[in-house]
Order: sequence, then structure tokens, then C-alpha cells
Amino acid sequence: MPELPEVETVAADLRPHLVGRTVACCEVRFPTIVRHPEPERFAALLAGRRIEAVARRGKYILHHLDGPGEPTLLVVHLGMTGQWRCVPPGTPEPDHLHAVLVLDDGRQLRYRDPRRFGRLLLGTESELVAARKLPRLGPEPVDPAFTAADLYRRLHARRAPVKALLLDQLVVAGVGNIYADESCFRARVRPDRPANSLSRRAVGRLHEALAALLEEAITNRGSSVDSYRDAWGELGQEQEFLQVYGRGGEPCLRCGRPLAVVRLAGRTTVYCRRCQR
DNA sequence: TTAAATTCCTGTAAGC
DNA sequence: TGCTTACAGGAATTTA
Repeated sequence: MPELPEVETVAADLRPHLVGRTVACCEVRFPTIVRHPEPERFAALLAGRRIEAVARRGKYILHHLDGPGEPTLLVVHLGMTGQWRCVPPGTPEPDHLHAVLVLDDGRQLRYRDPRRFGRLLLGTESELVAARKLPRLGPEPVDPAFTAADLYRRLHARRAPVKALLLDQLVVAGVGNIYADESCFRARVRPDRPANSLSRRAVGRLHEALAALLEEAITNRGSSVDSYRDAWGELGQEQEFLQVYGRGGEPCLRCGRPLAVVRLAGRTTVYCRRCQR
């Protein structure tokens, strides 16, 4: 599942290869992947544009394109199984290939997505937000300006389970099921606790755990637990260090008791009943 | 306003 | 072996 560290890895890997390149042409194979504007217009508007910068916001990859005024963005969201890769000319085509951008050096940017939960967008940020194609996002959890006090302000008035709020992109951007479970475990916080029942101290632990975990996962190039691959098709390494995700029923690495599996906010949730209170 | 449920989608694995 | 079924989940949408 591409979450913040996985998306950061893809964006950082692609950046030096894409900045300064021009999109020669774009072919949309599966039109519903393009959510804005109309797929034909999307392809036409991309042709001839130069990529000025590659950034990440939450789970979105943002490609800044040349032009006057507010930057036009090519936005890529990988959903669950999306892959955004840069390949040399002549590379054999995989299945589930939904969009191809040919660059001026002949290489191809390919969007592949078996489950098609991902999407491509093109437009200025204000245009995409106004069209409700790009949601407003909460703060970046790896931004040093995002403090424990900020997280507490966002949690203390809400009754929803703390994990449900960690998954809410408006509360904090970029966290998905893997890092929500892992950060709760590291902070020794029960994921089903109503957020407003957490002390400042507990929220402080959660904030610290989340930031440290995400930085570690970025260093390890993300978690390849399902089909995630980086921009070169390689696996990440963070899955080797996950302590609860995918380990339901197995012994807690801290106390040895079997890890509990529950359904929370529509997601499989794994935690330790003894270590997380 | 908030929270929970529903929907999309297909590869994978379990069960018979 | 081959078929059916359940399950995985990000986020938009719907319902309460």
C-alpha cells in the first residue's frame, strides 16, 4: 500500500530524472483513471509541457509543469496498487498499463494499476480543489513545524477512534493502514481509544512515534507488503521492521502475547491488548 | 459537524 | 485440479 514513505520514495527517485524533461506525448489507455480534466484534454494539455519540479503532498505526487501564473500540476495518486515508473524506450509493456507519457529523451513514464483505485489529475491546485478533485489535506507529519501540540489540538475534541483520525487525511496527511497501526503500537496507544480520551502525554508519544516511524520507513524506501514497487520496480525494505501490521495472532514482539485483530474504521487493525492501553 | 457505512476493483488465497 | 468465495484497502460518496 503506497502511503507517505512509499510515495516519497517514488517522488524522490523520479525527481532528478524528470526535472527539465518535456512530455512529448501522452496516451491514455484506460480513461477512467484520468479524473480531471476529460482524458482527451488531459493528454492534449500535457503534450509539450516541461516538468519543473517533482514534489509530494500526503499520498499525492505533484509534478509542476512550466507556464505562467499558478503552476499547473500533474497529480498522481497510486491508490492501493498503482505504480508510477520511468522506463527506457522499448521496455516490454506490463498488463494493467493505463497511461503512458513519452518524454523528450524517449523514456516513458508509465502508470500501471491492477485494481484501478489510483487516479491522474491535471490542473492548478486551486482549480483541482475547487472542482473537488483534490481534497484539502492536513499537515505533513514529517514536517518539523508539525508539533505534538498541533496533533493534540486535532484530536482532543473528537470522539472517533484515534486510528480512524490518523487515517483521516484532513487530520494528518499521508498515513494509511500500515503506519497507523505501527505508530499506535510504538506509542503504546490502543487504536480504538476515543481520541478525546488521550492525555497530552499519550498524544506526545503518538506524535513522536509517527514522525520517527515515517522517517525510518523513508530511509528504508517504504514497505513492500502487497504490490508496492518503487519507480524502478524494486522492493522497499521497511516491511522487515513492521511490528504489528500483518501479524495478527502472532506473538507481540514486546510481551509475547498473541496480537489482537479487530475491524476499525473499516480497516483490519492489529494491536496488543497488553502493551497498548 | 461528525462518524459510520458503502462503493469501487481485481489479484490472491482459502476452502470445498 | 478447479471452482467459488472472502478478503485486502484509499478515499469519494452516501446515510444517519
